[in-house]
Amino acid sequence: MSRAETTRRASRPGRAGIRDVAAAAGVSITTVSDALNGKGRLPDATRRHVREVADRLGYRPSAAARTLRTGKSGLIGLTVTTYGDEPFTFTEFAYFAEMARAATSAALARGYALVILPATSRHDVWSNVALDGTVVIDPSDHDPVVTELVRQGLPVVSDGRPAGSLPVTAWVDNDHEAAVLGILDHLADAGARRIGLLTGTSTDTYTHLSTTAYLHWCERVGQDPVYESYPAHDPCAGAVAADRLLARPDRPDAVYGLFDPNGTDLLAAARRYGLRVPDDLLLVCCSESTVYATTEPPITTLSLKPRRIGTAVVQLLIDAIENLDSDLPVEQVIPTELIVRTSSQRRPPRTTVSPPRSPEEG
Amino acid sequence: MSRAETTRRASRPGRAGIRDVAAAAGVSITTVSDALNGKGRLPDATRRHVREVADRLGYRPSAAARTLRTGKSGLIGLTVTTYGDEPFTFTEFAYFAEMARAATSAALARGYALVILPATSRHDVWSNVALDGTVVIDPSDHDPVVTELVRQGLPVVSDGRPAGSLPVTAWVDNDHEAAVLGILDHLADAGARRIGLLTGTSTDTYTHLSTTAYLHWCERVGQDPVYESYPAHDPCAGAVAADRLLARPDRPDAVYGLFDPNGTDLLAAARRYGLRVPDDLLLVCCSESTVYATTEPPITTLSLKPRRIGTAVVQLLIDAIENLDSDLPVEQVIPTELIVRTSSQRRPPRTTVSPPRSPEEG
DNA sequence: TGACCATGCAGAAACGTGCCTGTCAACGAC
DNA sequence: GTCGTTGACAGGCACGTTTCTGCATGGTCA
Repeated sequence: MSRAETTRRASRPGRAGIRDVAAAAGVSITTVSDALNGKGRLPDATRRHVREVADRLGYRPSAAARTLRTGKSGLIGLTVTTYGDEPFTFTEFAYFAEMARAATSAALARGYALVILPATSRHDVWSNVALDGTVVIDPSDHDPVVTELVRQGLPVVSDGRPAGSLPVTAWVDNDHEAAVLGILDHLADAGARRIGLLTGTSTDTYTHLSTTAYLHWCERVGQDPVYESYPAHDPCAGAVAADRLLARPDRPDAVYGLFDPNGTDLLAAARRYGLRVPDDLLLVCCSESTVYATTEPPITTLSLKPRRIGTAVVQLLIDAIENLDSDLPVEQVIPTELIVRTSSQRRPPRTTVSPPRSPEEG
Repeated sequence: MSRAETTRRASRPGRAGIRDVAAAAGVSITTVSDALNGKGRLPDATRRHVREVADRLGYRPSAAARTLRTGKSGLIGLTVTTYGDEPFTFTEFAYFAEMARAATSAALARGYALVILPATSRHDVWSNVALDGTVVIDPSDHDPVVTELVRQGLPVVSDGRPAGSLPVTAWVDNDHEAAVLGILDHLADAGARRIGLLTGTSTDTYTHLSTTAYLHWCERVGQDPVYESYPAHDPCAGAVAADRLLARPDRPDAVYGLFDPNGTDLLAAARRYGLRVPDDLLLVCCSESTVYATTEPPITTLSLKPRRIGTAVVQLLIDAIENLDSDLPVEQVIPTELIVRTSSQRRPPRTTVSPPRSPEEG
């Protein structure tokens, strides 16, 4: 048995190559490639014939060979900065899930697939996958992964305004200052006299911008800041911090929590101290979770619109990849949405959550 | 300018190839490849020299070329059957997020990366990425994607026992029958006389097995089945179905909900009908969400242990990829965990007002 | 009728690696 | 002195595409 024959057998028993199709169709490799890719100038008869033979043989072009030849893999990296070994953070489950879902959908609609990659700069994994570009969620200052990627000439789009002078291709973010100010005004309008904040100890942009906006607002209206910080990546610390905030001698009569689980944590803490919501305590938290629509009482939430962010990030990245130098701004701000429910209204004008059927009076 | 020179310039301005390293180090391409991959027989001096030159040039081997040559891409597909255009379903957010996180970690630890792919058989995306294998979550009966993948000779491991004779390489699942029977016994022990079920209309294995286990249990203990079905993919339909279940003339005094949001939906419905939990209504639902630890009252949940499932699925898949024909069973059953809280206990053993405590670990 | 052009296809050069084979020198054993 | 052996490298093929170039053929027009 000749060597060529051996390697031909060993390649893939079930997979047919382009030259098998060419042989079976009685044409050349070029004709097969052109027929299947819609290139070249071929009569429809040949095109149909080749397509039919390829279908019959179950031909699937090798993605690796195509990538090597064209330089495009159709793969987009998706990475999240983490506080541990996990590939994405715990406290942002609903946000991350919705954002990733939207990003995946948007990518697939344009023929790309998403690869989940760790934020650590482990070269062995990053260099083993051919990427056309990368989406980075909440990049830290001077992120080594980002700088390495742009050094390789790959476009990088970040969810979250990059801190420092991180050389990203584009970024998408909410206007966090405006969101916080809007919530504080909303709570003040509802009658709050002393508004507290439940915030984080980490140094990411979201936490930083939101906290400073709160401090500025306090300074403007002449209120002493009342806030508690905790490590947001720790799922247990939130409940403790919520309890601490309501145990203070200068207990606030309204609280805004920056992170998803703060709503239930604050609600539980309020119950422990006998505080009625919203009568004794107004509550708002930033969350994408739908459970806050059916809690007792329903809790007002701020949505960062992760679906729109995920879609926008991917669109910007693919535009950069395909060099559609669109005149779209490379910085895109997505508006937030305040979903007002009972917990932030002293006098609920009407039931915001209509029951599915005519309820009996409890 | 010659053609060769043109294409050489056009390849990648910033990227150095293996032959650039060879030229800079004064050795051949083979020596560079052997030195960097630890193959061949080279003196340590040469090996170190080549490594140093490669680092200095910022050399990163082309993943596409390596994949083409070796036939291994280091990529694992991750796909979920869906009920719409979205890449993964809405009602299983927490489960999917945790499972995907564990799967990503396990894959990265072994040098693989995960690619999110749609369950639709759109060849243009699937064939554009070179996969070494695929993880399929909840494959439907006679899934066309799975059969196509195994036809190509790729290993496929499913989360969820495959229905029918789906030719997967291996699968991991919980013992859903035992889990449901355990919950029903638990509720009966707590004093339930008529246990209702909130289930789904779809035909996936989880829903099917759980529902038939419920029916068998009812038959065994001589209780008339009381259940409502709804399309689980519709986030609004759950609340309606929960309301419907509690509005029945044969209203159950205990309910098990098969899906994640059922807990809050049932709790809200109970409040509308003036039912106290757990005094008038015992509640259990299947969920991975941590919010049920702090609801009023805390709700007993069944955890399917998505982290262990995600890890096991990836380990089995990579074992199959690397042909470590381990004598591990290709069918692996992960035990579930019932996290008993106030909602399923008639006589709470201790005070319901509990200090903030650390949430259960998954 | 020859020049010219559009059509329909084939040949072959890359893309960047991994690895098999081969060469050359040194060296000890007979 | 020759021969097998071993170390240390170089040459070159193959992976499976895409695509540039080129070569026939047949029709059209000056």
